[in-house]
Amino acid sequence: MANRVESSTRHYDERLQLILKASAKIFAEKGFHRTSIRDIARATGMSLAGLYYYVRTKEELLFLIQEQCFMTLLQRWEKTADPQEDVRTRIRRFTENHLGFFLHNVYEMKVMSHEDESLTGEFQDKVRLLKRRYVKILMDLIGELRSRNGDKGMNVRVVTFSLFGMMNWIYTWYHPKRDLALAELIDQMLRIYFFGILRGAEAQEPWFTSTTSKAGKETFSLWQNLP
Amino acid sequence: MANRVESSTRHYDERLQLILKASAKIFAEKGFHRTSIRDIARATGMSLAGLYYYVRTKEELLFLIQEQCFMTLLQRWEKTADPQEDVRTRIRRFTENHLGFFLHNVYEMKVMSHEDESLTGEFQDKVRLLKRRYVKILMDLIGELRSRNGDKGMNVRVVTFSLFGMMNWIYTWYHPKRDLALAELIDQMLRIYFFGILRGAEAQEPWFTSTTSKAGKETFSLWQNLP
Amino acid sequence: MANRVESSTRHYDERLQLILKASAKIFAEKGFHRTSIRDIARATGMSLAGLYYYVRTKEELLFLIQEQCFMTLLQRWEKTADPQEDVRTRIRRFTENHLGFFLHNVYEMKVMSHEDESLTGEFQDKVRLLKRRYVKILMDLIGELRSRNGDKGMNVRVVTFSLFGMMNWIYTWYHPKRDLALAELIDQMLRIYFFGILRGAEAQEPWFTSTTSKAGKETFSLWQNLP
Amino acid sequence: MANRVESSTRHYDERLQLILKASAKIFAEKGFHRTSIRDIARATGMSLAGLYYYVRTKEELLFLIQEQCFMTLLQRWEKTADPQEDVRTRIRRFTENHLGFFLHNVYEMKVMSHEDESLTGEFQDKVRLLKRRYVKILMDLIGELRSRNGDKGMNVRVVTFSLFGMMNWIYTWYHPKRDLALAELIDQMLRIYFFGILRGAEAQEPWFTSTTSKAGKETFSLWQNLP
DNA sequence: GATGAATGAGGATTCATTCAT
DNA sequence: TATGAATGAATCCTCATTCAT
Repeated sequence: MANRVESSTRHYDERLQLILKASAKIFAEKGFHRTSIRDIARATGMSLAGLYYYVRTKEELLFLIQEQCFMTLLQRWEKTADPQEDVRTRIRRFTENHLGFFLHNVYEMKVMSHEDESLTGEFQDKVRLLKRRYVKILMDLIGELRSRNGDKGMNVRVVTFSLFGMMNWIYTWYHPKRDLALAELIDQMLRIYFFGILRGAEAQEPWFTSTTSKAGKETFSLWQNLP
Repeated sequence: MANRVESSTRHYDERLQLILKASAKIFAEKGFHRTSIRDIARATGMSLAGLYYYVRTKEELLFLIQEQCFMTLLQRWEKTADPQEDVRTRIRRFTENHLGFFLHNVYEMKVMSHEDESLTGEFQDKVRLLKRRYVKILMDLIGELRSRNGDKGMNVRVVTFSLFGMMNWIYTWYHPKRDLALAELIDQMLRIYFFGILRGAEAQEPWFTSTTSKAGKETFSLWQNLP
Repeated sequence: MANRVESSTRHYDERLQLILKASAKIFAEKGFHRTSIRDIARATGMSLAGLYYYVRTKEELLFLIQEQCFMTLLQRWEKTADPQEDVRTRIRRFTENHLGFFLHNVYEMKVMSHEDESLTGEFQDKVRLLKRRYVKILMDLIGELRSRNGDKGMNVRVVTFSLFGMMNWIYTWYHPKRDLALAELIDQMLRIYFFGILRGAEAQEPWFTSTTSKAGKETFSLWQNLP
Repeated sequence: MANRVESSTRHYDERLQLILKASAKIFAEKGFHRTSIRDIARATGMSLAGLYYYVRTKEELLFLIQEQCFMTLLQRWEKTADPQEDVRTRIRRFTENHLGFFLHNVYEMKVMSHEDESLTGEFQDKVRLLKRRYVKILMDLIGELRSRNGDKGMNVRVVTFSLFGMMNWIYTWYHPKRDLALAELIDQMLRIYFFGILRGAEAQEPWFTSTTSKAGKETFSLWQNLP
């Protein structure tokens, strides 16, 4: 009996995950409002009405995608984060986490970056909460860095969102075949962010590059088997 | 007669500009696909059918907004750009141009950043061309900087789009009342971009700050009277 | 100009009245929930979308029908009512008004009697208000009659709604060809209501029958040209 | 074995009765067409598909309710009716039977009165037959009364359906807490029906009131344990 | 220049019902 | 007996667009 319920639930969950994956892809390609439930039905091979067994509205589809992404990002971060480490290293870890996830889940990246305002009501509220939690992590790191440096000249919000901007904009221009591989992309972005374009190229501090090649690569590979 | 036609044309143009302004606002607030022509009619005080005297389709509305923005950005750039100046200064000028325009035309900024993919067919082609021209300006500047520095370590596309990312992401988080004023915002962003967050605070090179207060402020004010 | 607006408005109003008439008929025949907007479109010869130029929702259609009926009933009553008259005569007038309207507008009668609970929200509230006003008229007459008779034995609500029940139930059984004509129907119903079935037949008081033949007939004919 | 089948059958019947009770309640509250099978599933705690073990279609649900009600009304009438009694007394008995059942089964009352036309095809035919049989009982009593009185002035259909109207309309206005108790309600309605509102209050004929308090109360209590 | 009236196409959602288990 | 999963058909409604005036 327990077995039956369990397998039944598993079937339900698996189907739902497939639907979410397919939806993310189409949302990414056509935009949330332009994709019709029919598009999703077609892509999943289900009937229109069949979808409604798994989801109450089209909006819920988007919600689930966004929620799941934020949850994953947050969980992975909590596993990765090591308070013992240097602030700079922790910022780098955060970046690796963020970009690692996104570049392994490009459709979701686009949906997260682009359909931020497509949710309404309670769905919106819930996602906003998660997002705020997530943003706060980086903002706190920045704050810590700033106070440690005794530097009052830089505005925390500007510094924080500049990094998010660099990262989240990627979906608009990045082509895997044309552009740098993930590890290098992260490396260069962080170089710019930490040292600027004028001096970034010279930056050869040991802590900076070594991370990427060791722990970093491990971190990335985590993403490969995500839902 | 000619007179009459002329004033008639002027009236036509003025009306169209008003329509575009109103449209940009609503597109920014609700997104292109979610705003109906009815919304625009309501906002402009015109009748539904009346709008179609000025514009053939809803898409044309978006097209005109984007085209006009790019044209303005390009024109202003051409007026501002001085090949005699240092590459770094020219990059700064470009940034000032871009952000100056956008922060004086917030709705358009959002529409440009967010509704990039909402056009189709010929409209899309035309805007893409303009966009490519515009992006190429910065990319060329970056290329020049890189070759001048003899620096082969940094990928031009990454460097270019990192700046665009920082700038174009602003529409997602910037609140005039809460955040830095325009001049400071530009200053800090460029500081990060040029020197990085680790050393940006120390950057006090004369060329860097003085620009903002002199030529910079003039440049910004240009935007104030834009369509 | 004024002319144009006026005739334009007239066109709109005429169309709307036609739509309401057609809707009432179909609502009466199939019930509100079973009739689709398509049915109404077909019946009016308009397109589906065309209907929405006149009405925002299917529910508004029902609302307008009910509102209009109550408004008419109330207005006619106010014109007819003469406070100088005997209470009994006024009750008779009320009955004539009610049945006269309904038997000249059978579809509306059914819709009023049967789709009373099909409205929701504000529509419901508004109609309820009208209905309460309307019911109160009869209830007050009954109250007056009772106190004049010094009769405390009869419950006002029972007495009032017994008459409404008799009248509003007509839509379930009345067939013009098979049953009594309007004037006689009213006559017999009032006879039962006033004197009961045991003695109603004997009731030949002058005020009772004469009314019907004189003022009564005039009252009825009023309904013949209603919307 | 027989035992098992029997208990199985009993179980089946009990379940079905529960389903019908629940359905009647929801049909009464939301109307037949607005209630979905899902609503009924929810109310009964069964699964959607589970219901279909007991009933072939939603319409059958309504059919069974109406059929059962008419069957009960007819059976109870046959047990109650005493041809020896006065016609008037028999009419009173009929009324007591009708209202007694309805006021002890309010949801069914509403469904019977309101969803009369919601059935189609064979279901409709069957219920119509029962209904005709039922109506004929009262109509025959009225005919008998009329011929006994030598009264040709009153139309039998009008007289019959006036009583049904008074009774069946109750569901639209009756609130147990606000209005008269069952026995009094019946008493007053019959008073109106027999003697009219003008003289009904004076009617104190012994047969009239005494019935209610004796046999009447017994009759009512019969309904208390109905399905 | 401007608009009232109208429409075809398409969109999200609901629902009664089925069927393998 | 009972249910999880699925579906075809239908429903209300919106929208961009048109056209006679």
